[in-house]
Amino acid sequence: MLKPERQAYILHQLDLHNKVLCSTLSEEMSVSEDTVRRDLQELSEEGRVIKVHGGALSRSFHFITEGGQPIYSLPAKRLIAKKTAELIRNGMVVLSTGGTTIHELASALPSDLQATFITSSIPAALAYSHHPSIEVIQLGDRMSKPSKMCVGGEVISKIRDIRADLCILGVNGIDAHTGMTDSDWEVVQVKKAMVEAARKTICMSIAEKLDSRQQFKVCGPERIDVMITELSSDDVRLEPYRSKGIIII
Amino acid sequence: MLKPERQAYILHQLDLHNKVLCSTLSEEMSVSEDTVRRDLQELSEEGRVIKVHGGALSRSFHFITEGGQPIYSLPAKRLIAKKTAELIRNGMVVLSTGGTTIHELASALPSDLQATFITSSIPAALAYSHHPSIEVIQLGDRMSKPSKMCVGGEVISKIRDIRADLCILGVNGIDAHTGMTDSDWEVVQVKKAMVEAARKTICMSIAEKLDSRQQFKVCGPERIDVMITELSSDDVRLEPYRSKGIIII
DNA sequence: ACAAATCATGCAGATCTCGGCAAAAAAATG
DNA sequence: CATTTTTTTGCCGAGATCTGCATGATTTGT
Repeated sequence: MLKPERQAYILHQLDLHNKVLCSTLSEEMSVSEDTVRRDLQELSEEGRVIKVHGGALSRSFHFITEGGQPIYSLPAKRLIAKKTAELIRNGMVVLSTGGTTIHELASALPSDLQATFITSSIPAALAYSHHPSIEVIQLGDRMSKPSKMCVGGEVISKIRDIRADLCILGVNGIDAHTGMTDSDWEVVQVKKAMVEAARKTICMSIAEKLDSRQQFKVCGPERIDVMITELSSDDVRLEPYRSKGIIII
Repeated sequence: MLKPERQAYILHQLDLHNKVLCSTLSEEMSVSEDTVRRDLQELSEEGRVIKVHGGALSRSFHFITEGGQPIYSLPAKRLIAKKTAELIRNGMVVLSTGGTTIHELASALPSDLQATFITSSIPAALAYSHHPSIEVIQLGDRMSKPSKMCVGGEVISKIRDIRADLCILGVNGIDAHTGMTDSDWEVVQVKKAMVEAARKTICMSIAEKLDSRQQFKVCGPERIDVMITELSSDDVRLEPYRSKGIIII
């Protein structure tokens, strides 16, 4: 295998899976790991991949987080994503919003999952698109710059035409009394429509955001079916939510 | 074996396998490797193959063409983007596809530009969204994984409802006889609709892609109004296009 | 804090490239 | 037809590149 061939292969794999390991690449291309590492090094110098210990990451994956700060509570979000991924079964239709947690969810999905993900968030669609087998549907409309998602009547009327199995929301604010809240009015409209259109609503929240409230209400606690945090499910901080009938995972 | 014979054989092999090695070619044609190398050298100078250490790769194997000389092609794309940006005026409605050149275009837009960009490509939407004042409209539908853009009837019917001022296309293949071509059928459908929906069609192409052809036709040369490359507008390679009535910038 | 995995580095052997050179072949010329 | 000129081809050697291995250093997970 020629060098540029190998590098093309690496980039291709990266497009598909968002990450590659030196060890698997070495095996797949039957060259030594040193060679793989040198290829990765080169690609990294050209700025085409992000090299990390053990392999490399896709640049487009990180590009999305570039706008904001690096994800700091990453381990927490990884854990949340892992728990959430286990709830998704083959054949499901899932509505999803954006957010960094959703990002982790996208990479935590088992690679043989066959499901349909519908989202109005551009980064979320990109994240899901790296998965080999799930189908991604982007809801299009005018794009809201700060949230990088499509908002407006078009999106909402499209959502109303959908009967989804799950609605997975990253939360902005949540408390046991008011329920889920957000700071952008237009985003809230979309989230509300999503909750209405799904049989079950799952909200993912890092502990930090518990018991905080924003200006606009998405839905009350009675509409939330499952809540997923990085905490152990019997953590005392989750008690108020459990008592409202929300399943805590 | 005569020289033109050998070169034809090389190109044929390249069509079949996407790669050739000096060593095997030398054996197959029973000439010295030096001769093969010289043939490859010549073909490479004509731009018909991509020469690499140990052999050559097909030009349609375009993973390489992008990464082969990132230092070279990036400035080229920057230049193209700059030229293109100058054509966009305040108030315009612009249809655009995706591609790395589009990416550069997004950052080359003057920051006080007020215009509407409509696209079905997810990365393009994301790129445009960094601009402070332009409005971005995402066309949503099922997402095509390899091209990272939305394709399908929904997108196409939405495009048909639009009367845009410009349609800016990144090029996959273009030649003066057939016009613009692409390798993905569904992407072609979207591009075709975009060309139909816009008053003027602009295509951006790096010189490397000139005179190459893919499987599916987007539009003939008569539908292309403006072509933008990194070459000087009087470059001889552009003559065939100019003679078809395309404005070269 | 420890063991395992991964990394950077230098080195050696193999392979590839490039330029020059000369023989052979082909083409042009008288 | 003979001779010159040009092109093509093969070969050689210096230098460059590529790859795998060995060696410590570094990082990671438990």
